[in-house]
Amino acid sequence: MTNKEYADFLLPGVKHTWEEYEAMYPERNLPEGAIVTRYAPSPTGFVHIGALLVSFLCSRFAKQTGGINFLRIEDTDQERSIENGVSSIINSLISFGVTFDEGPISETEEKGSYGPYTQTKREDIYKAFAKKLIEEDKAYASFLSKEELEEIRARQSASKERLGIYGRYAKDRNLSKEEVINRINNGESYIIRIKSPGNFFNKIKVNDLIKGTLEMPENDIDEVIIKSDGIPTYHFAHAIDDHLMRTTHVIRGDEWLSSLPKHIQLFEMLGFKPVKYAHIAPLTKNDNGTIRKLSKRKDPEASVDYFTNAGVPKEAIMLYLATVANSNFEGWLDQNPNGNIDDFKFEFKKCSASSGSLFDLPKLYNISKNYISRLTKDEVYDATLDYATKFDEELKDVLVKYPDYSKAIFNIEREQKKPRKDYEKYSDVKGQIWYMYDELFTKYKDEYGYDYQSITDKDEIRNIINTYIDKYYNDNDDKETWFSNIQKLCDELGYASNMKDYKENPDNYKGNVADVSTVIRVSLTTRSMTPDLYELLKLIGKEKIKERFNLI
RNA sequence: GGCCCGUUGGUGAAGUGGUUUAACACAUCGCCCUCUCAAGGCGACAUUCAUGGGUUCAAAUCCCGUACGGGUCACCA
Repeated sequence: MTNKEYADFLLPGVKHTWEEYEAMYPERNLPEGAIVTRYAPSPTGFVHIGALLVSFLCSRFAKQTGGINFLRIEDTDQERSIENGVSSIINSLISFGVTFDEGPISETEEKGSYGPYTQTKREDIYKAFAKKLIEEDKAYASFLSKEELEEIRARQSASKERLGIYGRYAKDRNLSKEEVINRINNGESYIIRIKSPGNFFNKIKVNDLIKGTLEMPENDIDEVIIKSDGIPTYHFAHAIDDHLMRTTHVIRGDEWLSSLPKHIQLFEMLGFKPVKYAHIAPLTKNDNGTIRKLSKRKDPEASVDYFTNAGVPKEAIMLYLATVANSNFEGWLDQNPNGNIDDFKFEFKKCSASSGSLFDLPKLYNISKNYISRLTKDEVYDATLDYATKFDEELKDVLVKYPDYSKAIFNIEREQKKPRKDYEKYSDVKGQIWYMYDELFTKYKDEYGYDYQSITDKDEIRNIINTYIDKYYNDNDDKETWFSNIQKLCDELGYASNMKDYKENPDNYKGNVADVSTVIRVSLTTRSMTPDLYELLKLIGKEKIKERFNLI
């Protein structure tokens, strides 16, 4: 029996040869320096914040160099797949501005000519290349059962040896063809492993675009390439797919760093041109003193949905991730406050080579606050409405009912050089402006209570607001007139109309202009801390101000 | 346990042998401004770069050891 026939026997029913597949996926015709990369998730439907970072970098690097970023679904482990997992990942990533030039575009369709982009649809391809290795005597059938494997592992750890199937533990390595054929004909199940040519005591130099040149031992483990169900392992699929899809750069999380020798060896055995690697450090958190990777299972904030549900703008999340990815991004944004994130040039060299960055929530909120402050009133209105539609019916109702009024509220101290910065997230909005809407004011005023500060005497309060509304307030006053009227009110009632006078002779006055303003402010809104009082009064208007004052 | 990577302030970090009395940003604290708040302005916050040695006229930067942290060792990805 020839090697070819033997390979056919081990992996029967393969439709094409590896040469045919090579011909089907020619080299890409792209400009010099173009990066072809990919994002390759399992279809779990879950988008981890770290995964968003990696996929974002993939799309940026491809776009920056005139290259290609494609999406590949790694569904070789059935247990990880969930229904509609693919479309939910795609939709989520796209909503964050990550773009794909090729790959699945829905549960069933895909675009691009290097597909299929879903690994379970590529079974024939993997087998064709596995057959190549078998023919060349670089791979073999292994019958090691789960029990045997466990036994080997137990023995190895007892004698403090390295774990794995290598050297003398690779006992099916030299089985004769006849014996293999016999055992298979007897119904024994088998898998395909490589015949690793490596020597653990040889060091190889591997290059990582972020971490630099690393020295690692050669792989000598007879890694599984085809599982008993005929589906390839990640390692094998990675080599085949990234070669055939003509990937130039693999950008992935650094948990893969230690399998690099394996991957490099696989490329060599297959005769593939090596790809370049960039391993991204994980986002971590401090969990009671231990620093660990953000975990999908333990940490709700590992999911990007956590932040969008909390009302953090997606754009702000991306700005934060960009500052984590390349720390010079922040300085660039400072120089180009209106710059688009897509105009920044990311560099591998600027990515952190450390073993992880602590996820910094206050920093995210700071970025988010600044981002929202730069938005126009219309943008804030739209975004808040969008948020409220999903999470706050009551807020949604008033926003929809009073669009122009709402925009006027959002416009207070906005759209100017140094805009007001009081929203960290859209979920903050309601807490800051509910009192501007009669519906919400009536509902919540008693719940929160009137927050009078230094002046709490009811008669005095009534005296101040009544005098004010009757004699000193006009909707049409400009801001200067408005304030000078407040000062006149102070003079009339015995309060200091400017703070300096008050500080010099506090005993000459009942209080000061700040106290008086606070009475007006609280009587109008119940709150002692609000945006500019002049703007609030003007928006609410004299008639309604009177109504509110009458409630006191 | 083996292998690999990493270690600059509360946080992210700049820094690749002399121009570093260690940039910038967040957080914190103080002062100023101010009708409240949010801001804004100014200032404080690492005499030192995990640690011990070495190389050098000179080290956060180069070399070696140690400690600590992280990752990884599946028919998971």
